[in-house]
Amino acid sequence: MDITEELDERKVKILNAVIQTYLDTGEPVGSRTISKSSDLKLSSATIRNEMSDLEELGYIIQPHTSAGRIPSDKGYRFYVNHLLEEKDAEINEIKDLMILRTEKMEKVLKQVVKVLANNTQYASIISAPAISGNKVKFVQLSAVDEQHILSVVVMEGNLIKNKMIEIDEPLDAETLLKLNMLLNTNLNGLTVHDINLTLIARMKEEAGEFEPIIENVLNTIADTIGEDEKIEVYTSGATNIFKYPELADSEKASRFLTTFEEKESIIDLITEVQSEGDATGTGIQVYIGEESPIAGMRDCSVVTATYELGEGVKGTIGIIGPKRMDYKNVMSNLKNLKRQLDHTLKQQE
Amino acid sequence: MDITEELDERKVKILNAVIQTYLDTGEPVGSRTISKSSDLKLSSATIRNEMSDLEELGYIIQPHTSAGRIPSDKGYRFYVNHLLEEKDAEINEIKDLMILRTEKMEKVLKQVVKVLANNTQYASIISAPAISGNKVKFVQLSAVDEQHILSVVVMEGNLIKNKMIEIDEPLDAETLLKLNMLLNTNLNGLTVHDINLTLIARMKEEAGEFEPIIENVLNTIADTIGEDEKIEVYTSGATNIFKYPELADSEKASRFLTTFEEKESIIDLITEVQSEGDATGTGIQVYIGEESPIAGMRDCSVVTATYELGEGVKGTIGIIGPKRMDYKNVMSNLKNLKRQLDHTLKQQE
DNA sequence: GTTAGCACTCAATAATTAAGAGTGCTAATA
DNA sequence: TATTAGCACTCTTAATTATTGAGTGCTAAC
Repeated sequence: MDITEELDERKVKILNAVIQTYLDTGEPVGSRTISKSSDLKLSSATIRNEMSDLEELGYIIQPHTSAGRIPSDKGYRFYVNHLLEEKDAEINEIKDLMILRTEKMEKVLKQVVKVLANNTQYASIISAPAISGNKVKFVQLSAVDEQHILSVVVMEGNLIKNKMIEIDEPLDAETLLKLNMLLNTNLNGLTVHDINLTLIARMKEEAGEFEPIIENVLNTIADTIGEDEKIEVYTSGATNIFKYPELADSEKASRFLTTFEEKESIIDLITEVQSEGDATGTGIQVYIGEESPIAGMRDCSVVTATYELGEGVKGTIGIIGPKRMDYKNVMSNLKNLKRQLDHTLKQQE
Repeated sequence: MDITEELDERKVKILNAVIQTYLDTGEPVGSRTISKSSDLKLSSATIRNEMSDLEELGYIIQPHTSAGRIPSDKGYRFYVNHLLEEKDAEINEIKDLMILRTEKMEKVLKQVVKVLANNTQYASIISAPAISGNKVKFVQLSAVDEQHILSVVVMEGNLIKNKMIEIDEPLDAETLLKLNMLLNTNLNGLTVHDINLTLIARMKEEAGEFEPIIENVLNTIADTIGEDEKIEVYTSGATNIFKYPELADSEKASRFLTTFEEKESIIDLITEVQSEGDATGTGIQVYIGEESPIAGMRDCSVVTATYELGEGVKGTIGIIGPKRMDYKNVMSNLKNLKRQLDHTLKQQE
């Protein structure tokens, strides 16, 4: 698949011209168009011969006998790997990402994904950072009223979790203080996975008569943190596909949008992405057509970037669009966003 | 618009038959169909005459000269107001709505709206309860580390809000305690609107050298609570419109889905709904076609219910579907859901 | 190796036709 | 007087048939 291997310079130029033109117009491109538009001084007949070769090599396809050519998945792949020059896009800034309060975080992610969809005009997705490896920083129980105490857990990165716990009879201030100390001494610096049975047993023992409360709190902590194991995904701009005629007929649109609404398969994609490397060496992954792991999106291309807010705290951001998407713009957008998200944590530590 | 006014019994029967049939098939219905299917023993010619009258009266419409009739908005309206019999649908239960923690709340709402979309097979929306009139129940500041204190505000109905506040220099435990007392004594039982300048001035004075912190906390509270002034809306099942051919061509679908994705106009709808009464006397509002306040949804009908979790804490739940929707099923579903949501708070108090 | 020229192919569009559902009207009927 | 049968007419939908034109592949000349 190397440039020099099977394509001479002229073929590469022609292939590039075909793809570029197709990205613009969305119509199959013919030999005459290339002959006129490109800087190669060649007649359409010559181009035709070359295009015939390129088709034989699998880079372009003829949708039917007497039509121009469109890029094949292989063609796009070549384009992405070899022909794409980076472009440094201006992109709307993201502010205030500093504090990882879940609620806040969610708003920020919604905002980011909206900006991305807006910038690229493609359907966009972002997954919330998975925090399973994250450490407990601070725990506090407070008496709210006679039947309720509130547990607040702050994780590394200032992610905050609350839970209301029902109790049978009121706790006095002293007991509460004791419990708080007990919790903080034992849990501080631990991840959810570290909270094992031995520890729980020991804490229960120390708690004495308040054992049920400790148990409740620990469950609560495990629960609330565990909740985030299932990845949250936010999306925006799904309806942009109507802007691309090749995807806009109602059958395809229906399939696409339904897949998009059911977020499960997107989560699959996201997790797959996170575990894979990237071929381009830019921190960006590109799936073209059939390469995509999601069945409902075989007519599309998917471009994703994985951002990392800290050890084990990873999320993915990506866009889904027609194969003839503006890869250049998309990739620089994602790169930028990735940089910003990556940078965010540094600022905070 | 009363039954006896302009429609005799037979006309009503025929109108009913037309609408019922149209709801089933989605095709214009002709005189012969009615003649055969209904229990009236009349020939198609007679039916034709009656239908001609019904058209003149505005209850049904002929899409073109030689087609059957379809219900007009007025026809649907008549159907909804007079012909619809209630049906008590079984509906999946909703559990665990007890605690209004924002995060939790959100998950519950997402769940509810999904269930609704699933039950009805129409696009569904639900708005989170607006809490602006809600009272402060409990405030707590905790030192998390040297640069951060965490403010936790619990509102009536156990809605919890957190905010991390940055500070320049550490606070000792005693000061924190003092501040906590100050905050709780002054704010307890107040709504956001009650926190006025006079009160703020007095609290600042009492706070002495810690005035900046109090200010920060108060702003925080106002901010965090104020955030909810803009109504959150959750949606599900938007892609169901592809199930209804009359809405599924890509232009209409695009318009609809785009409106649906931009939640702004839905919020308009929701707020409008909350301020209006309902004509049916069932706590359910029905907008048919042009009656809808949303331009992008003039081809649809909208059915909504307002639920109330307590004084001033209101939300709206609704579905959007084709005009020929199964009003009976939708309305009973909404009614049920409304009851469950209404009931929820009682359980909690 | 490149190019001009030409016959051929095939999708897309438009035009034509055919079928059928449904109406409105009239005249006959109970 | 209300109902019905019958028939001509309308208009959509689907199917069929040109028409067009972009684009190719091939051949022969440069």
